[in-house]
Amino acid sequence: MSLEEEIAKVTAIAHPTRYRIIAALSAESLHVSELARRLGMSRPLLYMHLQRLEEAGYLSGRLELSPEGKALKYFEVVPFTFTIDPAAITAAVGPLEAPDLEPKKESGK
Amino acid sequence: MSLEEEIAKVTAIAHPTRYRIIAALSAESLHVSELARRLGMSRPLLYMHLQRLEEAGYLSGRLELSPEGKALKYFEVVPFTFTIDPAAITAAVGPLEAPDLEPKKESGK
DNA sequence: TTCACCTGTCAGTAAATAATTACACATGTT
DNA sequence: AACATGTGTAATTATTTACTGACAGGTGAA
Repeated sequence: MSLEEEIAKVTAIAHPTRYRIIAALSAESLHVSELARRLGMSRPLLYMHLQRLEEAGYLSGRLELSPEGKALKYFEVVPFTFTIDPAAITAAVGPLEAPDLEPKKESGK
Repeated sequence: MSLEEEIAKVTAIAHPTRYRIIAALSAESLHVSELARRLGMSRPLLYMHLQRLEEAGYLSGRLELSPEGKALKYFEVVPFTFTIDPAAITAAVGPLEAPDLEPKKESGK
């Protein structure tokens, strides 16, 4: 996994609202209007966060018809787990390019 | 650990530059000017990132005198590790406040 | 038809973050 | 003294991210 992907993955989850979304959907799958109600936030805003989470692969959304024929968009958590520590970060960053260490005179180092 | 703290911890690390900083300092402790040179960035900017990382507890900085009497600020990585998964997130979020689910008429649900 | 639900998007604003530039000041060397 | 190297911060701008409000539909029931 590239550094960019790794960062995208971490930044996608690093937000209080998105933490609450994951927590709520971990307990039960819900459709967006219901979820918006429970979290006390506007749908457009929820959408933004849901999209961010879905793009990052944390959530999966599907449109399904209720018995009454109404379309409801349900989201559910896609199981995931990852660990962050110096080793994982070093691996994600990869070998840092050699920085041409020319002696540039004889610096005070 | 509270939700706010948890988020602060994750957001503090979720940045490409900060990933590179952690990776570089994992290999060896360096002072900020040297680190700025290696990462190819300005010192003020590096400072900002270093402060963010230090506040979050990922780094530890100490001012030490070089043999020539110059003050050098060295930073080193403070070992850490944490896992992110639905369970950890649910735990961080804590019990979501009950949302007063009154029947509000007899909705189409 | 009107009401109460729902999905989905767009335009615009507000706020948080990142990044740059320019300083002040200290030490050792030439 | 002038120069190279270092720490540290303040002020400003740029960029990204989060958020709000207003739409345009669609379905079923009163």
